[in-house]
Amino acid sequence: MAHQLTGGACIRLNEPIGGDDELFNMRPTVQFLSFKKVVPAPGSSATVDRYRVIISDGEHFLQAMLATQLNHLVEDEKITKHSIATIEKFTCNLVQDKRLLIILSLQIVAKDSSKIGNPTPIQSPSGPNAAGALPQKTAPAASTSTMTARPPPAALAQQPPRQQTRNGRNTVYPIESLSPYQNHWMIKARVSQKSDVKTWSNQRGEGKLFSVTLMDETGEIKGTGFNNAVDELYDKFQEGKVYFVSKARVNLAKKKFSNVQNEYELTFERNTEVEECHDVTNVPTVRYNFVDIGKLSEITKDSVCDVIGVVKDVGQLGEITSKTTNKTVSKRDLTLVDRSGFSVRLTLWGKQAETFVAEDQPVIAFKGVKVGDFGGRTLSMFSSSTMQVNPDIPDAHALRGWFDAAGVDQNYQAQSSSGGGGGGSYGQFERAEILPVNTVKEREMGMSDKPDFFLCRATIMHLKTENIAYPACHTDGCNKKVIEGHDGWRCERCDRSWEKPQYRYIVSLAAADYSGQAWLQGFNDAGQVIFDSKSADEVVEVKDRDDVAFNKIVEQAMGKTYNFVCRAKQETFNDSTRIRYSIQRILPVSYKEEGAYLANLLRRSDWAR
DNA sequence: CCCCCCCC
Repeated sequence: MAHQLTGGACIRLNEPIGGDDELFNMRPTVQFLSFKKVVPAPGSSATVDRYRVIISDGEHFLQAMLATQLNHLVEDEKITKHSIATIEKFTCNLVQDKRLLIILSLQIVAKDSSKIGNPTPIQSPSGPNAAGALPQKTAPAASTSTMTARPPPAALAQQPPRQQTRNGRNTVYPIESLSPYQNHWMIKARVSQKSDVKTWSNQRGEGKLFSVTLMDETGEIKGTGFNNAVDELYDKFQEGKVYFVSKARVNLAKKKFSNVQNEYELTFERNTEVEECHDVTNVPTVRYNFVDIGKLSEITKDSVCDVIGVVKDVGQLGEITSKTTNKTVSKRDLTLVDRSGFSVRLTLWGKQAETFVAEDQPVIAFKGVKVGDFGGRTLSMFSSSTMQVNPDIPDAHALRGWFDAAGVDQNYQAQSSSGGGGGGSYGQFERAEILPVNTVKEREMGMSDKPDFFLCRATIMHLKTENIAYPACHTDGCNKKVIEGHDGWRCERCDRSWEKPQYRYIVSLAAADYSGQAWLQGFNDAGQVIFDSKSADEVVEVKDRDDVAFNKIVEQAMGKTYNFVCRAKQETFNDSTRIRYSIQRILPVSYKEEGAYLANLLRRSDWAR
């Protein structure tokens, strides 16, 4: 029944932010066309699900969000597809240049109905930029009001700015309300993180920069200063202190390069004002959303999370050379434990690695660390991650008490390698989760541009015997294939020839477990294990000389079960792309270690219940 | 205007 719906409601609701008060006073009756649950990204500061809905006025439809206090209406099926309701209160936010309607309260008119009319999408996109594209009568003065100092409706409805003043005039805006379409704002925020000054030099020029993460009750935002702004502001900003910040430019955040939870970011400019604020009420210190170390396996690789743990071990300072930039970087691995009975390796980089002082097993809270999946789960600091040693927070005190009383003598199940080369023959993969072969495939490991590592336990079902080895250079670590020529076997890389090649294994084997089978590629180390410590030279010699003896060697390799540490990576040759599983390590199953591992699992605190 | 976040 079309007359139940408020005609033209969607067009009006889609008007630019800053529209007249009349707009916010309207109580349109609309029909819900769909509901979609939006689950917060792992590591995001959001912790509750939200519902994205599509509403219709019978002529047009429009996307909106339900405020979380209305979630129960969907979950209890008080509103369903085609329900009709009157929106009693709403607000809107700007998200990436788009306007997002948020329904704050509604009155259900009819729970069950059928679809009314044949609504179409609203045509012109309506960021404030697009205001001119809207019919004049629907957007009176809207484009100018967005440029005034007036807080946006979102801030009015959800976060009324406290009428705190500075110099008797400025209103404090919540970080949440900042957008590029607004000039005269001022935020009051704590610096939760300040970077070092970095310099760059590329085709476009060179310069220096620094960045901070600013935080208030409503959210966080990254701010960056270049060149002059470094001189002006770098020393002024102190980690942990609170500042009024205004007149910085607001840009769309390039999310790819930042893990700060905000669609926008700030650039500090010549006239940017920064003034320390000594009234720090209502400006939170670092907000943590800790994940148990034992739950890290549930967190997606490459996401960002907060972790608190006792530093059980501090690794040596090491150095790596980045494959992409060729630069050397210092690193140091810490082993963290918590009450979940698990441990995890966390890597510090650069200055943080160098200056880390190995105190007496402190509790450290980490914010915004990256989750990796090398041999299970690992953690790694970003430049924007922060750590607090022995923070004065309840979680830390509880951990300290537990660890000193009980945790210190406990065994931990590793989410990842310990970094310092662990004891058993499983080495650093000692306690990584053993994945069924099918799970490796189902998880599409190796499908991204970066390799994935996994551990599986499988039995050799088949071995390709045609090319079991290749003639290689003798030079230690060269391993390059050599070609027979007039002066012997020549290595292009080493620019020298050998009288005889040194054969190295390249084994292609099918390994199976209860779940399925996969073809794995192994190199010399794997071949030596599979062929009972025989060198490739020996086996090639037998193969050339005595078929029966060679078949016997192959026979004895079959049906044996190993733990395979594998690397999955997509490779393309001849226009076809497939995932290659290469064996990084092959380990005979140690029943003694397996027994100890299982006993340890049983001792885990959360299994004892 | 940076933008790398690394290695086994």
